[in-house]
Amino acid sequence: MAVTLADVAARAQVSSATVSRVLSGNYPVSEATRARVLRAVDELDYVLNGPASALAAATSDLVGILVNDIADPFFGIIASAVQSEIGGGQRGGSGEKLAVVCNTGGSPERELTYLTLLQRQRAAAVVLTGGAVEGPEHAAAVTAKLGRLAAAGTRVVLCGRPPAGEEPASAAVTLAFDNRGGAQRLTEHLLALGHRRIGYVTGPADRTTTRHRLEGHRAALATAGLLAGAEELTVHGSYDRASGYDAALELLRRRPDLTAIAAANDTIALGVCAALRDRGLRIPQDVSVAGFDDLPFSADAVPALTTVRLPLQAAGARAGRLAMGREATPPGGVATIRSDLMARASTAPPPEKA
Amino acid sequence: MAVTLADVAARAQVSSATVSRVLSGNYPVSEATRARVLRAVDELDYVLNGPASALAAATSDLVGILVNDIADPFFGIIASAVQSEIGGGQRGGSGEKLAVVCNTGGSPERELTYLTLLQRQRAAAVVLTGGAVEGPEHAAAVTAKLGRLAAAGTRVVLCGRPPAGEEPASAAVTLAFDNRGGAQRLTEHLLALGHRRIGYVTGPADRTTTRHRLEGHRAALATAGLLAGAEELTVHGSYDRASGYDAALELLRRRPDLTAIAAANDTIALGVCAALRDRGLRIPQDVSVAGFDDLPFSADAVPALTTVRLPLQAAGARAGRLAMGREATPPGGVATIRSDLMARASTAPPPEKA
DNA sequence: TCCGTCCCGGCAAGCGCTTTCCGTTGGCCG
DNA sequence: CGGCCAACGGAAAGCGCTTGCCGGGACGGA
Repeated sequence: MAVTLADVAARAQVSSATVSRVLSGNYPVSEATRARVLRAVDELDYVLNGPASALAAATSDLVGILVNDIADPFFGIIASAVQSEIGGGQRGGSGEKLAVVCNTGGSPERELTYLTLLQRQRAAAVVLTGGAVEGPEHAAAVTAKLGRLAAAGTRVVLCGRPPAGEEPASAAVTLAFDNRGGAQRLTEHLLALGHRRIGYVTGPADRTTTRHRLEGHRAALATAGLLAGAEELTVHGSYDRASGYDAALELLRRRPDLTAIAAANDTIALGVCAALRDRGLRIPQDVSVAGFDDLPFSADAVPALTTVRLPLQAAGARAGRLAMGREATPPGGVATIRSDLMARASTAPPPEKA
Repeated sequence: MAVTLADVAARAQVSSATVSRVLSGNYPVSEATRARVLRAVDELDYVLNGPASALAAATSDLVGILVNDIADPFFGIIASAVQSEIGGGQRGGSGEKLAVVCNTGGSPERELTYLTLLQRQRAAAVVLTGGAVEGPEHAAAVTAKLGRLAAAGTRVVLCGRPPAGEEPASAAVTLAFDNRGGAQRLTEHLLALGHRRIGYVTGPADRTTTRHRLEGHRAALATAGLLAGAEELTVHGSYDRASGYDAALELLRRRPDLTAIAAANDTIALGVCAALRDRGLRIPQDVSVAGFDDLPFSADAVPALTTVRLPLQAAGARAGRLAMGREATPPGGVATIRSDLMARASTAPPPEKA
């Protein structure tokens, strides 16, 4: 059917072994032969048969990236960075890896299914992003699966996700985001401005990311002696704008006297802003709002959103390099990616007591 | 190394052929045998070797999706819809396809490279999204490549992208977005409100999408006898917010008396809004703003953005079904996806003449 | 001049699966 | 009760590539 290695070999007057070696480049071939082979490849418009190659070599040039939601820029930025690092269609030559972006929708089942699918493809590496769903059964299943992948030679990188099962990094390399610290600094910033009644809008309670950010927030409150009542001021939803909108209204109902709302991510924060506006409240004059992640739109929202910057692009690129085995594993298998408070216009001192 | 079909066969006391048939499901196998095989699969924790399978079957279960920018929700929504349609990690059984999302960054070279990579993987289908870069050499190269893919049995679907080379659909199925009509209706809407000096901010001039939307816009202007001066009121940039911001400032410099700005997409429109605000102009009292695409954030921007809705989710799902061969090819190989004007708060009659 | 080395390239054995081609068996009809 | 058909399962031939092993030639040192 299609052109095969043998066809190229015949045309270039060499054996198929030589053609293979020219293409893979990991064996000395004289310049003359190489040129002849490459010309034949060109003339015949030959394209390597990936599956055959993967079968023989026992590894494919696929790299899987698991994300909770492709349509969310948070993951899009990471995925994009990983992709351009692992090849990105630059050369098309060998060594070029193909990114398989898998949309788990945050479901542990789909996550497992995709991991199996990637295992089936003999993926060269797998990058897991986003917080994991907590719960012993899931954690154990995922850890086991990752262990099997690693055993089969697949590199495993966790990007912005705690080590599976919270135990020492197992076979995976982990780039941990400093969610706890970032959230704590954010809340400290609000406290420093003088806020005392701070609402907190976050995502599903069973996500590690959710928990870590909440812990940071609570830690800051605890230090300020404001832990009492924190429960009432916390609303769980999902990590999207609509959820933020609803949660803000709910908070306003529970505590009409709050002066600030911190959101567990920027997208939620935008929903919160919309809700406040619809209630006729000004930001930040009446209520301060803060987000998390520092997605591109946050800087030029109106007002510019105070948030915590996570260097997603850099983290993704590093994850990509780790996946390619081009960067050394950090000591202990875990590197922490620091987060930075970005104080902007959406936070200000609370209004004077009426 | 890993568990193979033969191992499973041995354990289940059948031949490897039978195991293969049970797993692929396209051959009658008695219930008893099937159960025995499945148990063995389970006990041995067997995972099919994808490459080997693809080699023998001459097709893989990979589906490529080419997008200009993963981090852009426009593409994220389409990609996500395609993915959930082609498998989405639901069952993990057979028939489950894996989506390979490729980020071309709008570069024709990378597009070609990715197509080659997908061809190498013997992808079952390829979905190209977004506007194509115009220019004879690119168009020809892409058309040729798509032809070769189709010849090799890969299904090709163009989603929101004109048929390659603008000629009859070749081997590809096309879901064409009604960019021209949508843009025309949008501008008509502005004209109907009374606007006469309408700025237009768009993307790279060499993209089909850009051209089609611009043509629709111009058609409306022509009908109103306002074509003169349209050139001066048009600014090309890229499809992002920053570009929209700059372009709006540029427009304001050229024609401080304009009363409306139409953008070629919502993201640009947001940048335009930011620029207008920074210039102290109110939307829509001083200047009306309109976008295109109706991305999720547009409905609850402040003010809610008037735009043209493109049913991206539905289009992506349909593209996914076409890629799976689960939906019949539309007559002529081309189906047009209609667009709808969403008149919202960001457009209003122009201010009274001072 | 002869031999040891080093390069380079060929041979051929798989990699693990799919699928064609048959053989076997049991059920059913005549 | 015999023969035929349908349904099922096995044997084996590849799919196209990689790579270990080996051989031949060129070159340099002795």
